[in-house]
Amino acid sequence: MTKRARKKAPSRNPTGRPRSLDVGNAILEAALRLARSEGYAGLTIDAIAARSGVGKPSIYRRWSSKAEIVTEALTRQAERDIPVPDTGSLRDDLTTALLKVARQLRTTDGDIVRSLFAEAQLNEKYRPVFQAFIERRRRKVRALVEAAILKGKSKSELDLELIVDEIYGTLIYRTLVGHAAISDSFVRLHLAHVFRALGDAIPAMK
Amino acid sequence: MTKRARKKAPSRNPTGRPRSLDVGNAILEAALRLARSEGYAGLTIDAIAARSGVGKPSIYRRWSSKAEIVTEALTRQAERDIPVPDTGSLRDDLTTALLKVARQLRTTDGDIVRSLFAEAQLNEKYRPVFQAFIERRRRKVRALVEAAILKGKSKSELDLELIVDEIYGTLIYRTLVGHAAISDSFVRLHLAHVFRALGDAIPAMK
Amino acid sequence: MTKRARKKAPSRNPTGRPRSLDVGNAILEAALRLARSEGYAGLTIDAIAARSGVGKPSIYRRWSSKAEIVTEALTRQAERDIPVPDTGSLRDDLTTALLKVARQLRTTDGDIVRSLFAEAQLNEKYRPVFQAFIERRRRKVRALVEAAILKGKSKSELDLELIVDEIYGTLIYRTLVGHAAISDSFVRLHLAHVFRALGDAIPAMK
Amino acid sequence: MTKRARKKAPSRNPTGRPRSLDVGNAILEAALRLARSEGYAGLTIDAIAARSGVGKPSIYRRWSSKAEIVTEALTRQAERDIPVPDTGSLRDDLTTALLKVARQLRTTDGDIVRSLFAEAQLNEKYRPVFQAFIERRRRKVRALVEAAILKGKSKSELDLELIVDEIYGTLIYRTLVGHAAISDSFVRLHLAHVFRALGDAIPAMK
DNA sequence: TCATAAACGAGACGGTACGTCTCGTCTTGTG
DNA sequence: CACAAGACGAGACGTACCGTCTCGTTTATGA
Repeated sequence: MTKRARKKAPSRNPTGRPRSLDVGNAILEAALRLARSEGYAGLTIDAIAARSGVGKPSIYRRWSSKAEIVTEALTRQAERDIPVPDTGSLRDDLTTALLKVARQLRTTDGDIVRSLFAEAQLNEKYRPVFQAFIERRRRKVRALVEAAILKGKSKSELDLELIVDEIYGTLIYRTLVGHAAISDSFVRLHLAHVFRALGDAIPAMK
Repeated sequence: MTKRARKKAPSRNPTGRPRSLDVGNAILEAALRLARSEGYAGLTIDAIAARSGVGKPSIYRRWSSKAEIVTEALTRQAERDIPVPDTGSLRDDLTTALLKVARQLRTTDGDIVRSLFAEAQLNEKYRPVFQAFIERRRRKVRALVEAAILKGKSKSELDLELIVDEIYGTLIYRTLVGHAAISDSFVRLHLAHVFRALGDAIPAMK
Repeated sequence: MTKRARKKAPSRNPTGRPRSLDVGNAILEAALRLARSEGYAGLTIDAIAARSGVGKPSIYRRWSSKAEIVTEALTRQAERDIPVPDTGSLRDDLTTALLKVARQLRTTDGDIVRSLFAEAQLNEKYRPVFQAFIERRRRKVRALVEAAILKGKSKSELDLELIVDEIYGTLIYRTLVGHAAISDSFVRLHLAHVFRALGDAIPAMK
Repeated sequence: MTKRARKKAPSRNPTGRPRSLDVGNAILEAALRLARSEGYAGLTIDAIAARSGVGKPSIYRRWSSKAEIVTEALTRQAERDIPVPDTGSLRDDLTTALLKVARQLRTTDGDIVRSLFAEAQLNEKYRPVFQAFIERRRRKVRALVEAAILKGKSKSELDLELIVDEIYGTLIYRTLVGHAAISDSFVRLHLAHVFRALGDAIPAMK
């Protein structure tokens, strides 16, 4: 995700000893383990280095901050997850997907994601990495909505990005403010609103 | 907002020199000025002390963190703002209010608010202060929606908090991720979705 | 010796909390103890901080490098030494003084002094501090020689600095190169040469 | 910078690729050049490798530290110097030789020699290499003094090593402390003292 | 009225993490 | 199998802030 964070030249013809995959994996594993046990705020580069048995320069050779490390660790893990099945029903698929998101937000990893949102506000350099991380998740939802729209009629009236913002935004906002729980019923009710707002344009939603 | 951050006893019999109001004001002013010029992330307690000509203990006597200081500074400023007039039309009032929010989010103060969202994730102790800060803003929107619902019929069907989350969440989410601008048209389109979703329950919305 | 190493202003009217003498003493003591046990090369600022129970900034507030710390520690200790008695005989006094120097050079502290000579070559900033440290020792020998000369006749012919260089230089050179021991007989033989070279000018030498 | 001629025919000895002489020379040249331009303290093995176009392992295969590299570079250069002619007069020859030493100490190479004295104090492993480097220089002076003594009578009374220490020590000591310049007149005055001290034993000195 | 107790500006304090640097070794691919 | 390139583990460096603690001084009561 963030390879060669501080290389002077792109060097498409690399010479010298190549970076060890094991080192990178050890860093990612240690970072995620520590983030879960100590909390993201309590995570330090020094601790990652100590836990993974790696020198700090080997970490900084690959990533610029703990935020980037954790982001890549979460991304890799997400790749190993079983994807949400496509049943053809937007209503069902979207509900399944968003309930899964809500469930994750309630776990320790949810706290980590909250912290990544935080880092993205404080660390200008990290922002694009974070946006890529978020975009990866938006893509899935966007694809679902897009497929449903293609079956409908008045697609031109819909702002896909806005819809994705609405679907995700409500969950994330409540998570970040923390004034109420992200319960399954909350998710379902929210999706009911979304469906009602888009109902006219998307027949496959019934 | 957060007076007497670390007093052991309420001390109903205060002797000795009372706290100077000027000191508190000088701190708030310096903090806000610095947050705007250097960015919230670059703001430090040391800098606030130096800029305001105040000793650090005088700061910690009043607040626990820079987040709390900035929060109070923003709150005081918001109190000086002219409130949104209540025209009786939810559609108009809500649009006016949310456009104003969007406009603020686009300014430097919007960056500061983003940072406060960040702090609330990283600093457990600050969270309740932040929630009070947010609640203050939610209250206005909630009041508008509530008033409209009272004129309608099926109020029991509606989850007021969810609606407020939906209205605010979409804006905040897009602001925090930063993948697209918080334009006025974005706000209007979003509100159109909200109105459509609630249209049946709220007659005043037509 | 090297107070306020990195102050922005001299500030002859100091306000704020004054520096604790205990802290400085603890640093000096820990540094000297560690230099003796681990060797100067193995000495680190981190270790001094840990051993003395002091934060690193408190060290850097006072000194710029471990060389300066050790120099002051040695200087303070030298001040506690019983001075060489002035018997009036240059020959006796100088022999007593130089034998004492030789004896010190053979101890662990001699190794430390060697290392300070090293630092003075590598660290430009430390050089003046080191020169003051050396000057302090030269002063004693210079005073002895000067007193003897005053009793003699042709004082104008003598270069005092040269003589001190010759007296000290031979010992230090042999110490630094390490090709032979700094034995008492070596010192006496060397002084015999010095006396012979100066014999005509200094009658009190007999 | 790659001056590695491939003209060498592979030896019939099948024990792999022989070390290239050019590599060693390139290292020595780069080290000396860098030591002169950046100062010895600023010299690093990495920089030598980069400048000479050589891999670090190729450096460590030949030398153990930058001190050893620089020592060999200076030694090789000294071999190319024209030797001091032997006129038969100790006084003249010694003066010529020592003035030459003083002159070198005043140059950039003098700074490097100072740094080698430093390394010898800090790096135990380097010490014998340094002593050999110094012995090489002492040998010349010792030979001069020894030859003069052979012409005299009471040779048994003289400690040759002490005399060499005295001759060199005064210069080196003043160089290392840096409290005064190593001027020609300083050297001549110093030698005058040496000659006076030894005058009785060495007739050729008159 | 004046003693007193807290607040005040200044800045030192113990901590902690940072990101960089250099070391000497190890691991590639190339010739 | 020596070479150039450069990644590696290790660990010290000097800095930046943190939140607390002294200092000596100022100031508004309440005894």
